[in-house]
Amino acid sequence: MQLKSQVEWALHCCALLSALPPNRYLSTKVLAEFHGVPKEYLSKALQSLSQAALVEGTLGPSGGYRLARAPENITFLDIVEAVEGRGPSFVCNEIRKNNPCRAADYCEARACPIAQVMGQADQAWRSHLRGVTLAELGRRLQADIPADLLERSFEWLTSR
Amino acid sequence: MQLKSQVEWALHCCALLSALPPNRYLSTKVLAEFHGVPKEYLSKALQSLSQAALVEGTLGPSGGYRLARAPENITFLDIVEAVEGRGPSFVCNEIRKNNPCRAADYCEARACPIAQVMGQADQAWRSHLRGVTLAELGRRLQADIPADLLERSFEWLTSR
DNA sequence: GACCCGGTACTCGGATATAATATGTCCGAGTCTGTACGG
DNA sequence: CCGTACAGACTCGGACATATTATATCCGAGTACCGGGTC
Repeated sequence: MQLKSQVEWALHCCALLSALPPNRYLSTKVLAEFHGVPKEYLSKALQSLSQAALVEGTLGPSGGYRLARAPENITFLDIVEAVEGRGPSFVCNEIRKNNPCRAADYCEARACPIAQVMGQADQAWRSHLRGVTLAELGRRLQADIPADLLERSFEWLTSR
Repeated sequence: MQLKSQVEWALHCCALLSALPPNRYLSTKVLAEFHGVPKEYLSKALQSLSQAALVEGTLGPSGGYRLARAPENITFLDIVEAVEGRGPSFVCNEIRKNNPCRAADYCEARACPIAQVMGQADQAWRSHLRGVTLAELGRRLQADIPADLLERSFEWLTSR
């Protein structure tokens, strides 16, 4: 079990978009070159974000993507679920129903205890992701990256 | 991202094995028929458990598997990691190193903040799984399943 | 000089191939059990 | 009657196909910019 690399790309792209001046777009091409990933494939991740209404795209020259909401209102979970899907990591196939001793018309009152535990673990994972917004990520990045590198990077990004 | 169905099977099989009398084995064949899953493929999951030293197998007639440790000392995490692998769900490919503005010899002091958040979420997931043992699962199952069905099931299992 | 219009180049979006992984199947090496035989 | 040797059947363990998913790529529809032409 492993998250797609698109998730990583989407998170990095959103981090950049969240620090962008208003009414400014970044194109797939620029984002792909900046991160050193295939442009065509990265576009699929951005499409997923677009369909989830996390970013919005514009056509034509100087077009691209920008955030559709304020960075305070976008969480890691939003991005991960947009790219990876909203389904739970553990799906219960109800194999307990195949128990040959069970009556055919027996109806389970509660969810399978195993599925319950796995589901709670899944919720713990999601809760953590829901607790970190893009705004918070921006603060951490600013504390982590040297100011001059940050400045040069945005210079590089916005000059194309 | 989705856990393999083998994880579910392994958990159900371990639940049964944990309620077994000492020095009693259950064969792949019986476990597969009980759960209604392909015998040959289930055996792969049990092999993983065996390699992780969670269960131990015996050959010949009346052979099969039994737990290698007490149910109190086996957690959900042990089983999930044995089948699914110990690797984290999010792998950081360090795409920040591809930043064209970065000096080539620049050395990152800390882990990428994005990877940190994802890693902490992963740890939250693992912590929850580590907190539930097979013994605890056994108690919940006993509370969830009617006593007569439980008894008939073990009758069915041990009579083969 | 200001406005309008059309061409062009650039954008996103979805449809299409390839690689990796999960799923499912098969067969061989080894061992326990049950039986037949001999003492 | 008891111990022993043996044949058989059953077990696990790993090697081999197939289906599904992730990865990577391509091409078409649509739109904003830019230049020229007109009023």
